[in-house]
Amino acid sequence: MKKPTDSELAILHALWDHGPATVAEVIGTVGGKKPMGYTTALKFLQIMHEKGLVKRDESRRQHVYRAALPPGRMRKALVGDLIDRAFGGSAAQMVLHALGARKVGEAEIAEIREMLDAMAKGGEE
Amino acid sequence: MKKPTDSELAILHALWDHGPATVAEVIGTVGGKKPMGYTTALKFLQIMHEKGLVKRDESRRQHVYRAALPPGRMRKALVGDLIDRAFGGSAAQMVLHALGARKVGEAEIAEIREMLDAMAKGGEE
DNA sequence: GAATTTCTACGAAGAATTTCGTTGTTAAAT
DNA sequence: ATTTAACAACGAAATTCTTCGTAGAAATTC
Repeated sequence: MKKPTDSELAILHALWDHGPATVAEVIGTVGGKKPMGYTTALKFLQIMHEKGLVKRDESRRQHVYRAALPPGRMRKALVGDLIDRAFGGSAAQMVLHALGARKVGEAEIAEIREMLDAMAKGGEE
Repeated sequence: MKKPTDSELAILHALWDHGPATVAEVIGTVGGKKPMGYTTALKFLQIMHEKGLVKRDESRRQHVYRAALPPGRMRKALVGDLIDRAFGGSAAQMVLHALGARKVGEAEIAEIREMLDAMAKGGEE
């Protein structure tokens, strides 16, 4: 699975948030300072379709695009990639840096603790 | 601060691991299937020097390169970037995915717990 | 049904990335 | 001192990424 470029990831994000979408809907959903031009967005979606990053429904004239992978799988792949490229393969190092890089609420801290508990239990054998 | 490309990050990794290094030393340290050609590595280092990603000592004929940023700062920037681009700004979501993406040892789990404890204490006010 | 609008497809231009050959210069070896 | 080896600098080719203009087809409007 080829890694999406930054622009492609922005579009995937829009598709995850919005669900299956036409070109115009993608443009409306995707963030960014300048709104993305129509043909630019279309071209990205065509390229991503070639790469297998999105699928599309051509039954209507307005093609409807959707992400080929659910966000969880793509995100895990992206995190794993960065762990290998920037953290020498250590997920723990990445986690420590992530916790320092952005604020995390109490509820989320609790959620992470639960995950750690589950891992500690399941990981022994 | 401009984000390094994948190749540039590989070279930064080599510099962090090895410390200040000549072109030949970088080639010897950097991973990858094919060993990187000499002029290729040199060109990368020159470009990275222009971008400010590395500094170099030209007092000797063999220029000695070193990473401009310590690994911690660059890594935090890269993690923050991915949090924004792929996780809608949620560090907690990235952490949960990171823990699922690679194995984490018990000692490291304990280390993460300590970090969470410290954050929970310091974060209340 | 002709004109206008709304799409997709195609192509191309500019920028960035990656790789390597060549050139010229400095240092080392004979 | 002349030759050889090591090195930085430069340029260029191949590739990918990003953006947009134009053309043609399908639908809608008048």
